[in-house]
Amino acid sequence: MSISPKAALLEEYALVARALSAPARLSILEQLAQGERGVETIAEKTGLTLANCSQHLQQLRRAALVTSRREGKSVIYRLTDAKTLALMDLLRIVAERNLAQVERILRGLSGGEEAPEPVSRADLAARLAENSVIVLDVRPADEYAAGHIPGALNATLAELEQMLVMLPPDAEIVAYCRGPYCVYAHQAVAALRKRGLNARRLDGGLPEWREDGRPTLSAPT
Amino acid sequence: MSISPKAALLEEYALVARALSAPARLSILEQLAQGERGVETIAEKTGLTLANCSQHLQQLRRAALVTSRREGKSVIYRLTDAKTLALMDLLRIVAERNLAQVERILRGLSGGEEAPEPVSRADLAARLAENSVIVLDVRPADEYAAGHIPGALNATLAELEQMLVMLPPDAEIVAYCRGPYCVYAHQAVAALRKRGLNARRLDGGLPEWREDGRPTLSAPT
DNA sequence: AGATCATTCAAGTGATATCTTGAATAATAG
DNA sequence: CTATTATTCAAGATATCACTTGAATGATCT
Repeated sequence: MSISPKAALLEEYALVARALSAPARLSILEQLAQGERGVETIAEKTGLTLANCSQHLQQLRRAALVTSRREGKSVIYRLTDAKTLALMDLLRIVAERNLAQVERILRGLSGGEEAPEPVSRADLAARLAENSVIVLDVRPADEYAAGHIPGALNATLAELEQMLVMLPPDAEIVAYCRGPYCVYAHQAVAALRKRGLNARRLDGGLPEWREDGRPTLSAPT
Repeated sequence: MSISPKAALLEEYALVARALSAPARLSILEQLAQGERGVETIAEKTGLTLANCSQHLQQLRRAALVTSRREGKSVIYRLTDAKTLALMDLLRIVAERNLAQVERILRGLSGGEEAPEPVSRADLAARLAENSVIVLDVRPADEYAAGHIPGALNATLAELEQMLVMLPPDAEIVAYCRGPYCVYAHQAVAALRKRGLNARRLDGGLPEWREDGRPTLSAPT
């Protein structure tokens, strides 16, 4: 009851960090970075059971990283603001710059090959304007439908094989997915490069693209 | 053994967040933000036992938030880079903006009064140049000795009482301490304003001042 | 080499966290 | 009002974490 104000403050800051300290919750946040979602959708996408997912969401809410609103029977969650995204991003940057383990995993994703530098979002926007690049959205079809970079083709990793024949062999390809936490684009680029195609990853994913204020397109349902 | 690369990545990111999720470790990081320190010093300043402190430091090192080097018999720890500081700062900003509990604690520190806006570091630098402000360093004497803003007076909260009489009653006073995690400056400003003095807090503390590339002075021992 | 000092390791305990299961609550539809 | 659907709550099992204590390591000094 009578802890010092200083300790109380640190406890609150730690609460926010603790909310980010479980892989399951980071996975949820990555989903929410795509856009607001209902509990069941999040549970499906992350592979968590419903009750478990709900409990994680409440921890995130307690830490003020997400907010929720009721909409009919459903409760819709979303990231509180861009600061949440910034926090996730910084977490990733620190991990990638300094943890050898992360580098090993990322290298494994590219099949041991050295992965090329990602394309910046400004670059991609410029290249899109002059139509000199093929953009590949490597996310599940429903997420593509909910919003994607205008002009992007959609293909999951499994579908990539069939897609290969449609791609001009000398085309420059830029792949993106959910964002920096997502490995789809890494894997797609590795698969394409293995086939000799000139593929690179976009820096960031759709949430970052949107955060930049760049246009997205949602497919007609 | 055969978890997906995606899960492995999230686990690594979560490791970094977990390192920030204990108040004791945030306290250690705040100390290290002042400058590099040996284990025993950190343990004393944070009130942790030596063994416990050592274990926390190792967790921070595993998360790559701090690094260490040997110097004779001692092991000196320090923040890996400015990213660690940025992460702590963002954590605090999210907590302060969105957690009602934090606001309540901070309000309690200012004795219920509305605290004035902090002074920006650029402002303080300008005011220092024209000598129109009194700067108060509200940290323990040893930390003041290790480096402080040139021209700053040093007084702990307990010593403030005696200092009061020396301060011209119409002077503008700017107080700072270890940084945003530290409550000394909050408390000092509250105490001074209660006496009718024109006191404000510096935005950030010495680590942020230094991070800006501004000069500091260490007292002759 | 032996003594000393700073730090780390190892084992044990109590508290917390995650996940599961099954029941309880809220809002809507019939 | 009752049934239905979406979400949350509550209780329990297992694992992990924070802290303590006492011993072990590593680098210096005599």
